[in-house]
Amino acid sequence: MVDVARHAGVSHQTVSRVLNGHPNVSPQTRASVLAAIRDLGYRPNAAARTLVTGRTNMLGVISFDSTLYGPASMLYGIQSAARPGYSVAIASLARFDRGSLPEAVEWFLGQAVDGIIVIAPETAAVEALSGLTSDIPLVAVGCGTHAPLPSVAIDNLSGAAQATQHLLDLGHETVHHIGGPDSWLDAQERVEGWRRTLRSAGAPEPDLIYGDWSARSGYEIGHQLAAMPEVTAVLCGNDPMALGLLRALAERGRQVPRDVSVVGFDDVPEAAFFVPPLTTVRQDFGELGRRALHLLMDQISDQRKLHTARPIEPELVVRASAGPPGGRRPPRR
Amino acid sequence: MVDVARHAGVSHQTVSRVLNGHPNVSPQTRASVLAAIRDLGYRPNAAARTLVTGRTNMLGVISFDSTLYGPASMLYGIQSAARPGYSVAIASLARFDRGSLPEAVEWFLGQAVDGIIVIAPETAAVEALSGLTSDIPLVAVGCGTHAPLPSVAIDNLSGAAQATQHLLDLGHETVHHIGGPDSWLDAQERVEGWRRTLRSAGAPEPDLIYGDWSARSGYEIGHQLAAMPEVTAVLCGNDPMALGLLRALAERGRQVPRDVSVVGFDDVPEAAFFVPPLTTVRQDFGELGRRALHLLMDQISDQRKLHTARPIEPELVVRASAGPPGGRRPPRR
DNA sequence: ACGACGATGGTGATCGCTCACAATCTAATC
DNA sequence: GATTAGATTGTGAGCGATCACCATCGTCGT
Repeated sequence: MVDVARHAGVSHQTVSRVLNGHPNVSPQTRASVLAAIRDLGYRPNAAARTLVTGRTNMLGVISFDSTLYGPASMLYGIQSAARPGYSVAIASLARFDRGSLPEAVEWFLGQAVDGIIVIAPETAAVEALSGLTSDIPLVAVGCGTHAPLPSVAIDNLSGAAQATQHLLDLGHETVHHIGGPDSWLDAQERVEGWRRTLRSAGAPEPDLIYGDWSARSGYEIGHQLAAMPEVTAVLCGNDPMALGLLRALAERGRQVPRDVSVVGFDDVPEAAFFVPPLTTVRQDFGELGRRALHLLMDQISDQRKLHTARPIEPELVVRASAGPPGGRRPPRR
Repeated sequence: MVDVARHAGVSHQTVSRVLNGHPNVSPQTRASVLAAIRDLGYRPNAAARTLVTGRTNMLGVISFDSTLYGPASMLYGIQSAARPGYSVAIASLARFDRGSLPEAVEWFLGQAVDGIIVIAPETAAVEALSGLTSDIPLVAVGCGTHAPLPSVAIDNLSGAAQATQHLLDLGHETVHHIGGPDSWLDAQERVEGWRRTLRSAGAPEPDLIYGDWSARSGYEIGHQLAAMPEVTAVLCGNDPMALGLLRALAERGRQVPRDVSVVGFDDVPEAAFFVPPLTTVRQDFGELGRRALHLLMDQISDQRKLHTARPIEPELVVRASAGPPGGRRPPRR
């Protein structure tokens, strides 16, 4: 920096002022400093700045399984929104166990990040999180709507309700549901949205079946469901499970949507090309990530603000995998 | 740090030695320092250390579309292998254009990362990269086997050859290929592997068809192929395109594998649940990421080493989507 | 014409750590 | 018992930026 200062004929402090956009620098001074910076290929040393300001301009994102479509999209949303001012470091946890989350938080604390976003969909994660006495801003995302810490969420209740209502409107007597693991808040909320809709429509409530988000679990459960003639409509907790279900039904000779209607959740890019194309609930994960980032920024700039953003409204995407029972035309309403 | 030193009754330098695991510290001194660190909840300041050592212990990963299964898995592999000593910052580029890659590199240079891994599958990216006069270690991954810079790659030639040979062995006269965009090195290599295998088997070489990796493109191309009765076997450049193809064939009433055999590339987790289950070429992306990291570490510790690791061998996973032409039993060989 | 004030730029301390070097102490050598 | 090597610890400088504070200079109001 002193080299630049010398080259421009000013003091190091003036260079600093130019770098930080301070107001009281005359245009010609600023220009000559800028020229010197360019000539010398000078790049400010982030570490030195951090040392004195105490801010690293670095964010930590803790994710659970960044290979999944949802987390990956959120990560993208977060990172692209953060770029102009912050770099984003990631810690991807393979499996969620008791200790790994605090460990990851600890790691980021050691890196002195300015804030942390946790993509933590499991109940256990939220518990671990709220037990943490962390002194830095922290935002959770995708962990249900009622987390005890600042969070951004998708309105799973509404999404599940839309999907269930859609199937009921098509004339199905009731709707079965393959839910995600009970330890996931998102899964719980989807179950709740499904159940409430059935109840308020006066439809019978079938037993809930638990999958594990994987296509395999959807496939295995699908074989059971295929054997039950009373099953005419199934809401799946996510799209991969719906894919597994579709295949199981196809293997058992039950046609979709004539014999059984299927609705998924997430709208992964491939959902439109399942056989048949999957009616599903679209979630804007990118937007979710962006909102999480903004919430975190609010936290960083003003410690008192602790509000949780309004949940994002998902949207039902109607394709061919759901239709009236028995292939009839939909009933007039 | 001075607080810790005082608390332990030693000098700041001794604390530093304990922190860095220097040998010449007596066990009891070390213990008392450690105790002081614990009592005071002391955490070393990474910025200060960086300032004096010049190393940030931070790596940058530039990725192209981290939503895709491949990049996401690699990212996971890199990050989990790096964790004990390095944190991983990411820059995910939405689209690949001329300027965004150098810009991302520049950003990381500003963050003073110790090294950069580029998940850059496009020819243009590799060109932009080799034009860069970067003074820090840089490794490319997934950009073909012959990049002009240190890189780790998958043996696409072998993968495509395995898949093509498999189809020929089943008795197909020839194999059609839906390739990825020509601007992708991986796509080019797969085409090459396919072509060579056909040639050495003396099979006719159909025109190459270009997709764009998306299920949609596979679907659209599928409709064209379905109209051509001579098409009995298709190798797809990746799994989503195979998915689209499967649906198009189903819509046209061409059965898989009886009428047409389909083979994919990647083995995404859902591939086993396509209808029918997809025969595909498995790639170990996680391992790829890990190797990229190790290569980068070699670069960081020893500037001279510039070798490129041996490509990773992919593996054909045989499922139901490919069979003998016309549903016949496979010919004796 | 004088002092106050805002705009502009400079000086030195400081952030928390590691490095080079010096100092001390212990134990082994001749 | 003096000498020396090796182990252990301490001292002070410096990494490259920002911050608080001070010095100058022109401009303006009274």
